[in-house]
Amino acid sequence: MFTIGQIAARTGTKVPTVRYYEGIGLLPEAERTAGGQRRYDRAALDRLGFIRHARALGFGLEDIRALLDIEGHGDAHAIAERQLRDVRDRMARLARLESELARIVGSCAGGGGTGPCRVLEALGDHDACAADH
Amino acid sequence: MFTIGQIAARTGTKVPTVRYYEGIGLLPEAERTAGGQRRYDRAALDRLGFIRHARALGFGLEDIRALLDIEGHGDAHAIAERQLRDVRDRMARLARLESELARIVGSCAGGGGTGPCRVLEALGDHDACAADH
DNA sequence: TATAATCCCTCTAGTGACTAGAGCTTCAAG
DNA sequence: CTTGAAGCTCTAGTCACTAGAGGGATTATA
Ligand SMILES: [Zn+2]
Ligand SMILES: [Zn+2]
Ligand SMILES: [Zn+2]
Ligand SMILES: [Zn+2]
Repeated sequence: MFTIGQIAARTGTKVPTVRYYEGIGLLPEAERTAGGQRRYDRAALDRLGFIRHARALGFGLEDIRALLDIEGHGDAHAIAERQLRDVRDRMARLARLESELARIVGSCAGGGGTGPCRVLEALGDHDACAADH
Repeated sequence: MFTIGQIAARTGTKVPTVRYYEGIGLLPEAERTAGGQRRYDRAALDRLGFIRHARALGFGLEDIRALLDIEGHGDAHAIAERQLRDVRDRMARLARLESELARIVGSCAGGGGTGPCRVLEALGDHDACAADH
């Protein structure tokens, strides 16, 4: 049996987060000692590990709930594919952002340059942007 | 003079968002009609336009507040450079995520394949991941 | 057995950047 | 003058936690 601090440490979670997961029903209610403290078995540890790994891969808690609820096959593949599409969308949007920002920052030479800073001006001027955002 | 609906429409903002910006002090308090409705001049419209453009470029509201407060030069360049670094960091993290997700989704043939779905299993197995996350 | 250090408990509230809704008032056009 | 659109304030909800207050439990050592 593990204390909440132990499963938190083993999965790289903060203690209040573990309680939060229990509160929203992602983790089952833990057993308690006579004094009211939570104690966990290996199954709970593994479940928390799964949750944290899926979080690290960018899944939202509702997706994770769905993944954990799956008995047979069915939805897991679709959820993962959707997540992959989401990540790729975000990458594309970030790439457009990055190119505008790089242009804006590059529009003046920086603190030590000769002229005044053009950054503020460039930030206000969407007409100079190439992509939509 | 513009109504709140007009400056919202012109800047691609929702009306409650404009009121929210006023509430947190990003927009100055608008003039009011005798009946208490907000009226805006061109300066307010431009300021809102700047805010929305900076938001679209990923700046947080506190950064935007700092940008708007700048009288002379100084900080604008540094804020923009930091934002650019942030965006590049996020791109790198997303790229690592994408490669893990692509591997996981690719680990089974999909709904129509022959074997059972490996996605759920792969999601739980961080040891198979190449990058840290 | 006493005490101290470390952990754990519940509960509330705050984060960022809005968004939704209830219930009401004002404005502008016809 | 009536009507309908748009405006008003206020509260609460979103997501995934995180911080803090004020207390209780457990464990190791003396
Ligand atoms: Zn500059
Ligand atoms: Zn732009
Ligand atoms: Zn599959
Ligand atoms: Zn992993």
